[in-house]
Amino acid sequence: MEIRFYNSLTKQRELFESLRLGVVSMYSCGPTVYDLAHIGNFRTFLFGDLLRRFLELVGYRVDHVMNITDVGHMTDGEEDRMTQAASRMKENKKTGRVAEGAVANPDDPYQIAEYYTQAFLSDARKLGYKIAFEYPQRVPKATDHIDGMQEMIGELIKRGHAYVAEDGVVYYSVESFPEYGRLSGNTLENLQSGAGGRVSDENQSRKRHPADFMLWKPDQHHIMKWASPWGVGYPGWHIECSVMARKLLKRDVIDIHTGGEDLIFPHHECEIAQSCGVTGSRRFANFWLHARFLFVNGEKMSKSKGTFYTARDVFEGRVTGNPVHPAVLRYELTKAHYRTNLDFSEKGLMDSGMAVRRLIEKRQSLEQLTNGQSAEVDLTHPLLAQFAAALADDLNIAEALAIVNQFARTDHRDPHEALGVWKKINSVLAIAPITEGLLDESDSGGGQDDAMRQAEEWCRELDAARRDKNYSRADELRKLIQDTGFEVRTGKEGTTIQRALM
RNA sequence: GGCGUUGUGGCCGAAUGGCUAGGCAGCGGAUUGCAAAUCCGUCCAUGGCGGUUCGAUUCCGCCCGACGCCUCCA
Repeated sequence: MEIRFYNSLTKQRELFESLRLGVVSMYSCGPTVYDLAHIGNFRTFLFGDLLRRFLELVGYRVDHVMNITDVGHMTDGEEDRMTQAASRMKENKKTGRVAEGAVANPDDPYQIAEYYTQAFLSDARKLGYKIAFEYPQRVPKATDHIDGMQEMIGELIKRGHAYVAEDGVVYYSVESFPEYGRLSGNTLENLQSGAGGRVSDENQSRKRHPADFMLWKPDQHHIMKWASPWGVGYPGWHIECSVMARKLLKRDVIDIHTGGEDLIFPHHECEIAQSCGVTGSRRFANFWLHARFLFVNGEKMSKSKGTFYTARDVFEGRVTGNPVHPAVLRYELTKAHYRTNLDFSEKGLMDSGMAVRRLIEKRQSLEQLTNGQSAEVDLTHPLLAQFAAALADDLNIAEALAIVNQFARTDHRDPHEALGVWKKINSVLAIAPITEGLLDESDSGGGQDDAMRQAEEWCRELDAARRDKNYSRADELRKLIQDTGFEVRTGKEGTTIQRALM
């Protein structure tokens, strides 16, 4: 099968071929853990997940790594992000947003990082993000790789790509790397002219070139600091990815690197400079795939406008007024092509809810017809071939979903085969159920069994009331069941319920 | 200013040099005590102006609009 992806590095669709037969090495830029991840973050992460699942569908083994950035990097003129997180955490504990015992000492950045790491992993697992189930093996933390960073910085100095400035800061010399700017379409001249303003002149004058970026900063007062040949301090914010990608993927050149579009410059541009500088390879990643931003109601998410939603805001009903099943959010965040600005809205979420319900019920009806016995199918099956071909075209998810929808409304001559097809499709979409093969689905409804039993009881009462033509009682009971969070259906065999998805 | 993306029906969102996915919503009907779900049917589109062509939404040119990055940011 011919797979084509839009490669940010060459700015065109290219035929994808892995460097090694049957194996794809892939690195995704992961979350920073000084706050909860928001739905925009997850849009990007789930795009990476979709990409990985597609590659697995067509037969690759995907060696996937995603980092956790737990070093709180300095922002010019402001507090360190970990310091900011600490004061936020104290505030949240006061207001009860964060449970009292959750973080014993908010002034310990490692505790803050641990708290948000676990929060991230929990949300990510609910959303079926595969790599979150591979923590910690494939999900390294930056603070565990400080030694590796120092090694790489030392190597870069040795090779003439980095230098120690008079203030003791180690900078990467962009002029030493002719390819610098290729990914972002920048030239050193452009960068130079655009560099005025924000960055203090005093700082700039110590660099050889205004675009030179920091690799190590000696700073005794930083909240997180480590000893190094260049003094006690902390690493620059690009070096961790170069180091961890190489260490965990065990390759100088990897197949795919993913991230949000905003990371193209400077983050990924700098990663390329560092990695190629140290390995001498022409490329760091063969393919760079970037997801565009998620919008909310047509605009970039904004804290001041109250459109800054975390995943758990959605799950817990703070966005729509009702709890939303993770499968619905996953569908909503992955249903649009990754290189378009997906617009998140309540209506979109509702649409996704309907779509997900239909797909879940399709799965259930196939399970019933077959007693769960599915036939083995492979990509030669015409429907799967179409599905895979759609995704092979730069992850054309909309066309793939069109195919799935057609499938969902077909009556199948061979339900065993249909279930087999469905399982393959679901291995990519991960919707019905969302964590198939990853964890026990019943976990997601934890603690609600009593509510389920109660609702079932009401169903029998409702049936009795209908038999007696006591319709006011029947309507009352239906209302009651719905308010408990279930959808009510009246069929020939009596009343049945489904847990509401949103 | 530089680099890049994008403009399809009420909404989301594909595809294509001629026969124009899919979903949601709407409308009509079947079903129903009512409702939900389901099923059947149905309305609605290619930003503007030129050009190439027998024929363009698709190719070319210009114009208009939207968006991102260039600075911490998925």
